[in-house]
Amino acid sequence: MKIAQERLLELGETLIRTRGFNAISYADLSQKLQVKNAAIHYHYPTKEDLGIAIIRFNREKFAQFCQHMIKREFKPDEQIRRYIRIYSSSLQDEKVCLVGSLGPDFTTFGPAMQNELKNLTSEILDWFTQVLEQGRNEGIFQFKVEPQIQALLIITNLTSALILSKIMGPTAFHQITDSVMSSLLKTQP
Amino acid sequence: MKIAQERLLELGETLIRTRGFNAISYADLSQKLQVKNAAIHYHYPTKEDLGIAIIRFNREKFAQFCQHMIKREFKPDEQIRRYIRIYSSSLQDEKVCLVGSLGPDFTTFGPAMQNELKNLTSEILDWFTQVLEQGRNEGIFQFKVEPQIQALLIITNLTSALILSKIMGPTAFHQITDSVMSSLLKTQP
DNA sequence: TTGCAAACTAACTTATTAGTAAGTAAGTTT
DNA sequence: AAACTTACTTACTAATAAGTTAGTTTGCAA
Repeated sequence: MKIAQERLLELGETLIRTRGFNAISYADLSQKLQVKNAAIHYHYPTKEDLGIAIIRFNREKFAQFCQHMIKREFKPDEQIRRYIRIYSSSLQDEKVCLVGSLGPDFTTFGPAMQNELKNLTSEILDWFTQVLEQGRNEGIFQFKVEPQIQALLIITNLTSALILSKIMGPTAFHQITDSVMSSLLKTQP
Repeated sequence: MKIAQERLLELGETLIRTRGFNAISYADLSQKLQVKNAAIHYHYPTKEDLGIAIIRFNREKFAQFCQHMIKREFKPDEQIRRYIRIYSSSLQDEKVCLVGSLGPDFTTFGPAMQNELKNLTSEILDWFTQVLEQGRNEGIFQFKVEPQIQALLIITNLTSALILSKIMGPTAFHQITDSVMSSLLKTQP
């Protein structure tokens, strides 16, 4: 039986996002995939190799999301709403985002994996910055700081909203996202 | 040689905040304290016992901070500034806050440790909410949502600012805190 | 000074970890 | 059909993890 690469990477991502990179093992993965641990080592010799592949997998999914937003020509507010929906869909299974899960353990990773995580993070920030800027130019969004700063503020809200929700329950998440969206859109009196 | 409890808990907190709970071991702690691992097991039989003690230690330090704020009768804006200073002092050694470090691994903890983390989190949120409310009543702060929501927004900014800074460098942190403070204080045109 | 408990050390156990080496079955190429 | 490759399994290793047990030191009170 060939391992379905996508199933492996998706499972790995899920485990990382629910329990953390340093709390998962080859045994966890191989058991759930009904293969031996050596089968995973065959594809990803070291745990770092696996970590890198999972981050890259996530980057590709994000790139696809961005492409989809362009193809469908969604307006900035709809793009943000759909991005937030990705986060809220993780609430149920108590997943945090990959950046929120791997960030605190950053110093335990090797340079290659650190770099992969840096790339993911800056891609998200760049995309968010660009959507905010476009939205303000189109008169849909309002905010007083530079788009790059506003992107930082909202991304940190979202990342931590998932973390906080693991501890305190999902109410916090919705309170945060609702007020983020409405303050972005609200028209000045 | 008696283990200095405070040194042990402080070291444990530092290790958790730099590498994560699931990436530290009794060996890490005992080596740095120049004792055998059994000496730590004597005080904290299980790793969960140790984790609980470290969170409680952090709660006590936070309670002392709050008491200090009351005694010195600092104004709300000065209280927030001093609270943010606690965070920025962690930037150098690439520490995140305890909530940001333990939150993503929440599901790997037992109920007692989960509960201790819940208590720490709600104490921080409650204090922040109260300071924001007081500051707005005194005409020092401005914000449009309820104080409890505004507390969520700022706490998530701070928590994630440290996580992001581990990945992308400390610039992000200062951009976030500067704009948080100025938007809290800025007077409406 | 003796007695005793608190706070260790020495020396383990058991389980789990990432990682490896040798072998094999099923395709694929030549 | 022989040679080779891919994708595994079987069976292991060495290291490290948390945790234990039995004995030893230390500080202090009676």
